[in-house]
Amino acid sequence: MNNTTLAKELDLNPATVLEMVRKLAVKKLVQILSDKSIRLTEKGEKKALLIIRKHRLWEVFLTEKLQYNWNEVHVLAEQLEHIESVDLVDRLDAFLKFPTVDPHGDPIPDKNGNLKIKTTISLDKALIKKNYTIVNLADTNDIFLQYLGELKIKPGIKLKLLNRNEYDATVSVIISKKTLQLSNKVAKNILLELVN
Amino acid sequence: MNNTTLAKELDLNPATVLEMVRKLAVKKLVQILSDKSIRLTEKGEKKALLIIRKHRLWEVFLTEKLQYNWNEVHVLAEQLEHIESVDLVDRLDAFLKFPTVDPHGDPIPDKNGNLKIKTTISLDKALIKKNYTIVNLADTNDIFLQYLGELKIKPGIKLKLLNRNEYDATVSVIISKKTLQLSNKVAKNILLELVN
DNA sequence: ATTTTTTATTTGGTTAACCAAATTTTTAAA
DNA sequence: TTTAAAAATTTGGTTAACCAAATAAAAAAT
Ligand SMILES: [Mn+2]
Ligand SMILES: [Mn+2]
Ligand SMILES: [Mn+2]
Ligand SMILES: [Mn+2]
Repeated sequence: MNNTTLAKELDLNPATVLEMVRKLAVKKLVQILSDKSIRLTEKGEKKALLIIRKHRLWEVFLTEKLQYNWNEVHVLAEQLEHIESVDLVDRLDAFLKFPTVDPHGDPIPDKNGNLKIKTTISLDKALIKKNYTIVNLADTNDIFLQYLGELKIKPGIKLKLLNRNEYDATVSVIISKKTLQLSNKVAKNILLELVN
Repeated sequence: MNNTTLAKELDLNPATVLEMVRKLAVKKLVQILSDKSIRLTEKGEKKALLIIRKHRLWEVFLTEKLQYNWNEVHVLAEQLEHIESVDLVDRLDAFLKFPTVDPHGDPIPDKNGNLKIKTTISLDKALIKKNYTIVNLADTNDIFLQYLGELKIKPGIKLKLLNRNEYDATVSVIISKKTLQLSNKVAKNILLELVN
């Protein structure tokens, strides 16, 4: 990761990012390599994973317990992830019965920061006539998620890929007996796992 | 409320407090009266009550759902109360089945900021031989709460006042068949309601 | 009515997180 | 290799929240 991209991603001035990165380097959370690219240190990674853990557990809480739609939880979790207390997140984890993935199918790091990433294929590259389980969604965009929500597409749902249009790569899939068409853009963001 | 007391309470420099109060006045959240004392405006009160509502609901959540001891929840709630979202707190409220008091017996303002305050007597002023229900605790001090926790004293519990020592105002009470002695300092912080 | 004490306010600073506009360095093209 | 483009860095500022010390005003005591 380099400075400018980071700055763009964070929507901050590169000068600001540089300043912050240097502070993080002093705290040994990031390392500035000889080619000026930025890496998380072990310590930084631990801290980042804890935040991801909190974020995703809160997302589970919000959907499962407070009945939020999965497309609404991200923004709220962005606030909740900054609540300081390791104990709290562990208790939340227990309360939620130790979920392994968040509502979008993203894996939840455990207490020690271990996270098991499944290898997936995106729907736009899946094989015709095969059965898949949706495991994850690659975009957090609210409109995208709402659209999928309306079609009842979410992690855990099974689907069969019927065919892929040669002209625009639109895919036809069967989901719970119904056939539907999905654009290439959508297909790219639906990540699948082959059914045994 | 005057400036210096506020500053002491917040553990801030009076200059800082003055500056902040003026900013709040611009936002019409407080009013600086002619005698320089500070008042919340209607608007400010609303905002404050919402924060109290959030604080107390999170306290309930932490004790009821995450099994926290009631003496541990205050600090955590102090963070959680700043999560921005009216909707979230209303859902939390529903999830918790609309509790009317927090774990310390403090009333929880409803959606519209209404809160019903019970009139109570503190144990140090209660009448001998009468039966009371504990409704509230007047101190948030962790050691105090932990001490009461060990004695199984908490809101909802019934007690009978046996007598009050004339010399040091220590009280003897019966709580679930057992007699115990409580110092005047403790008694002052236990708020009661007469049983019918 | 003075004097003393307390409280409020002003003034001059600091630090953290930002930014815009140079300037320098690096990388990619020609 | 030069030159052009992109990325990194420096420099000089801003704003929000703070504080300490000085001064002014108000309240309390004498
Ligand atoms: Mn998210
Ligand atoms: Mn997610
Ligand atoms: Mn509290
Ligand atoms: Mn409380």
